[in-house]
Amino acid sequence: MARRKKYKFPKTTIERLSYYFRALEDLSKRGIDTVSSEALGGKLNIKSSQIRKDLSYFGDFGKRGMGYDVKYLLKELKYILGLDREWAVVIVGAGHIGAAMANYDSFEKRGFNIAAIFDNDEKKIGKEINGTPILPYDNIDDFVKQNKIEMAIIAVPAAAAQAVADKLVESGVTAILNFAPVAVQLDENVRCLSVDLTTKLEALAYYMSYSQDKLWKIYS
Amino acid sequence: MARRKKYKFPKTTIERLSYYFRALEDLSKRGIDTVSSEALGGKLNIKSSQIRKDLSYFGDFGKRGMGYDVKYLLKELKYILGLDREWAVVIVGAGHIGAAMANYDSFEKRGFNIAAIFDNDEKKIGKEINGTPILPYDNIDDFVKQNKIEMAIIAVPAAAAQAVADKLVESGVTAILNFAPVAVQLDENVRCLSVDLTTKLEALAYYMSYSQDKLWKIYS
DNA sequence: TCACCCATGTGAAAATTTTAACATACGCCG
DNA sequence: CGGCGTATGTTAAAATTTTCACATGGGTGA
Repeated sequence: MARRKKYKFPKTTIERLSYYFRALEDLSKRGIDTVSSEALGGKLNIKSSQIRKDLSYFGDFGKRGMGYDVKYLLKELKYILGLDREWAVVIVGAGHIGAAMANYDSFEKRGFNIAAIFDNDEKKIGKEINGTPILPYDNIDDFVKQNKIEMAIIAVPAAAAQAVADKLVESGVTAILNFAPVAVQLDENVRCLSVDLTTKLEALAYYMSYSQDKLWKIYS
Repeated sequence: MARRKKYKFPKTTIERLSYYFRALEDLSKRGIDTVSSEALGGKLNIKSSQIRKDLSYFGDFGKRGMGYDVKYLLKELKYILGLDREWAVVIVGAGHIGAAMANYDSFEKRGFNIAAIFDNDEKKIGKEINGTPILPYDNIDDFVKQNKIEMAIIAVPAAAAQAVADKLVESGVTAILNFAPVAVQLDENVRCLSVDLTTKLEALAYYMSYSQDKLWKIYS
């Protein structure tokens, strides 16, 4: 088990660590060696004390008076986030969202290898998206087992999502990123996160309707 | 200003209202007239007391001993979320994510009308995606002004996102949904939410690496 | 070597959010 | 028409998360 000082910390810390990671990558790319929590926070609209506390849950990564060594912190965050290894992923659904995910090259860069895309549309099967083959949905069980796939991205219509999720879990998948706009019910040892695209627009619509409410936690 | 009982409530309430809205739509479609907070919570993995509290910030929508009238609550939520009107939206970037957004029919259903897609790739300009024209990026300023566009979806590479956001805001856009993996700096009266696709996979990777940590707030 | 500057790491306080518990009100049924 | 079962709306407590404030320790330069 990786480095960890405390056994309890906010759920939101993990999400922020991802943001720190990306901001640090950017700094590194620009040849910046050292950064203070103040400077990093300015870049991300996050308070410096928040950053220091988040990092403090996992270790002492900074040098007092100096700040954080960008490359070193990147290495540590990579380790903490589980990005120091490769993850085998499948996409279910070769529609527009599935295709967009297959074309999203940042995934590969982070160690998420899209092994295959599954669909049951005869016209799509046999083709490729961004070099990844589209295979028949009926073969998904064997494929997941044989290739020891751990993660799946669900990009099918809402009505099909639960059945797809069940099948994936039965085959051995233990983490799911769900784009279908529906609440999937799963065993609690399966990790599932949803990305809901309309929800975000709805939140914007709300905040525009009530202009006195300030938008929060933007990180963006 | 729409109905509101209290002037302060959790930021997360708005997001949950969207989930309630969608679950209620599903119930309505299936001919169910009435639902209790307990039943709705079971569908969404949210505690019934949370639902009652969320709704209580905005009004008294239920009947004691009976639960909530599905159609009535839908109508109220629609109003609260600002979905009782049409929103004019543009997409910037006709890449895979932009295209997926343009093809995402749920947007139209919710009143988000995609008026145009902007790109500066000559090969794409003049074409259509799902009936929406792709226009030259250079025309975006005039278009936004003439069509009174209020919302924009940014689906361009990270390096271009800030400049695009600035231009949009200058033209009059006041709400942005940002898919570029970068923190955009904006005036505080502009609403901006980000959807970060790698962040979600990274969170999954983290939770798979530390199997003792349960995943939270799934709603899915 | 020592004094000074600076930014971290942290403990405690403040703020926010969730959960529990229950009094209240509605409708049904006898 | 009155009692009973039920599920709301709300108040208070618990839990969580953020922010503040500052003691601590590393580096630098005289």
